[in-house]
Amino acid sequence: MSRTAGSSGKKTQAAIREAGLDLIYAQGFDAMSLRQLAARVGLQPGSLYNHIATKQDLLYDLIHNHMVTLLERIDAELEGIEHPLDRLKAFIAFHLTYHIERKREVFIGSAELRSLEPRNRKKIVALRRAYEDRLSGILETGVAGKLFKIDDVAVSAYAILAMLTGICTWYDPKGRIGRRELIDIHTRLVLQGVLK
Amino acid sequence: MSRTAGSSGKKTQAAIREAGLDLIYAQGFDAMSLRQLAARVGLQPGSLYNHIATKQDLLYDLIHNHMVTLLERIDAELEGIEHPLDRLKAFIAFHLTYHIERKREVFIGSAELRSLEPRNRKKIVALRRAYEDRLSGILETGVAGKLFKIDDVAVSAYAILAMLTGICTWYDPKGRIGRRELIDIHTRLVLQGVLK
DNA sequence: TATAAAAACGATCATACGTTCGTATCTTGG
DNA sequence: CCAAGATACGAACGTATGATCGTTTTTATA
Repeated sequence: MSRTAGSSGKKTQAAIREAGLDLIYAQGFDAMSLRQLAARVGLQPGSLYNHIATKQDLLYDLIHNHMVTLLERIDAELEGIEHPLDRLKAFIAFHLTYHIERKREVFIGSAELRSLEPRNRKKIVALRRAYEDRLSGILETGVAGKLFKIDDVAVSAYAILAMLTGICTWYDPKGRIGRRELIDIHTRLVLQGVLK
Repeated sequence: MSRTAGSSGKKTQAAIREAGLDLIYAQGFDAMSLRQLAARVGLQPGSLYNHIATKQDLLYDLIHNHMVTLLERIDAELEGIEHPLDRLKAFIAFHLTYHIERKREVFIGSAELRSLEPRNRKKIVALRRAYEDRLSGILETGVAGKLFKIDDVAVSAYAILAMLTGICTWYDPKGRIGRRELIDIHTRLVLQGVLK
């Protein structure tokens, strides 16, 4: 046998990424075998290597992709908003929305950080740091403008991020609580903790 | 060869648990091999089976132990405290302290939940639920007593827990911020978000 | 339309894994 | 002080894994 009719690199690549997200999210990176992945995509195990360099590379690609998108979108979201309070609100709303929509990516991006080789991990951590800086930047501006009262900006930024990211572990879009309501609750929680 | 001079079941068992915590925390459960674990303890791989039933059993033991201790200690901590505000403060202080001290256990207890067999996972999730209920119980009492103003107790409890637990990923006991300071910052953040 | 590149197959490799087992030695309770 | 149980060794097992390779067929370029 050999190349299958109708096979296209783009499609297969996308299918591999999609199946990879699913499997890694459900079982973890180490627990997912390339044979499982290949079966899901409808390929023989060896054929995966026409599309990925190594298993490690697939993981890095998935996470890197996610982080770059996250940064691009938050910057697009904050563009043109000046007032620190509005920027903070926009950050909260975006963060929650994105984390609901890309649950798998977010989870993998934090849970499987340690499965990355040191070199790869460093790059991802730098991107994550850049994202965190978007929030602490807003907080600092707000403090400087005497809008916010914050004991420790760095710690508060971590605390807020942890709180917002936490929804990934329990939130069900089809459940009792709507997206708008979720954002409102969290916005109020954060603002009360931060406003002067 | 055979039994080594000075070998004692209690000691080996403890060494296995300690090394297991270290390795699973650093590499993840799947990534840790029993050969690695045995080497760390100073044993041949097969000898581990004098002390553990299976690899899965070791993981369950570690997590179960952690959860039971967590519950015992929060109950001891809250004992005798009546006022909801004081109870909330006590919860925050305890949670942070415990999560600093038992960083590895806490991390494993959440990150490796999915590595547990369904039967085991169910038991752990029930214990975690019980712990969460300690917090939401306090919040509810506070709302009933018109001390707290909370949009949604369940969501807020999750949000607060996520925020407090988040320190595990970044806090360094030897760093810039002391334990007392950490507790103060978080207490203020939570209380401002919750008080009427 | 000829030709190079892309994509898939199927077999296979070396390795690492969790676990079992027979045996030998140490520790301890009666 | 001796017998029974506990503890460890070292070899081995079957299996699963990530990865490679030669080959074949399809797609796309020029």
